[in-house]
Amino acid sequence: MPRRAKKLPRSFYDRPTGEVARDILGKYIVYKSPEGRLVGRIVEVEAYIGQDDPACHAARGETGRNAVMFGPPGFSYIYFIYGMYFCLNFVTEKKGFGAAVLLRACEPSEGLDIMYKNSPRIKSDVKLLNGPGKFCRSFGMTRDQNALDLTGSVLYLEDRFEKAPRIGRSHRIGIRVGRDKLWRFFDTDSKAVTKS
DNA sequence: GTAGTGATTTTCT
DNA sequence: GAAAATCACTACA
Repeated sequence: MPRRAKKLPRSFYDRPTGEVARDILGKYIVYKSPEGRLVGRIVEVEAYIGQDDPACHAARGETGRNAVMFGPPGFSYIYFIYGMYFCLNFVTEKKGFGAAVLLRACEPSEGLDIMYKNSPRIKSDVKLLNGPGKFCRSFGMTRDQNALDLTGSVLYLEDRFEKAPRIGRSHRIGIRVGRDKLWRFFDTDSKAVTKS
């Protein structure tokens, strides 16, 4: 069996957040859920970087919610938003610096039956994971998956050594401050990228 | 096909 | 008490 996939090490996350966000595109997220193995190819992310970024949850210092962002790199940060949805982030940069990459969209790869079960109203593959709230719902992720070690065996990212995607960038979505920053990155050839 | 709006609760001020 | 890193439904073209 040739080398087909490698789990990304902690050093991948221990870099400037903008670089991590760009390099994450085209990688695969693997989650061994209680229901079974779920895999998606990452096609859209956003960077939230430290105290100088007004849109970042870490902008106003450490709180109970965002404590994981200030911890060491390579951990999951999941928060609850709009009374109904969860969003998954990957913590970046060294301990004490509050930054993370928000996962916005993926193309489903494995475990489609479980995703459809978690999102009963979705009718096509591409719509299962095209949005941060939809991704967490289809993957069955909640607060319980917060602060998981991404170098462990439950949740991690995988490099399958595919050709790097064409990368586009734009302002971030859904925020009211910090829209001047072009910190949203996406695969320009993917149909699963969110609109607008 | 697009545009407008309600749902629902945690979190911090 | 207000806002929030969203989504899906409804109305209309």
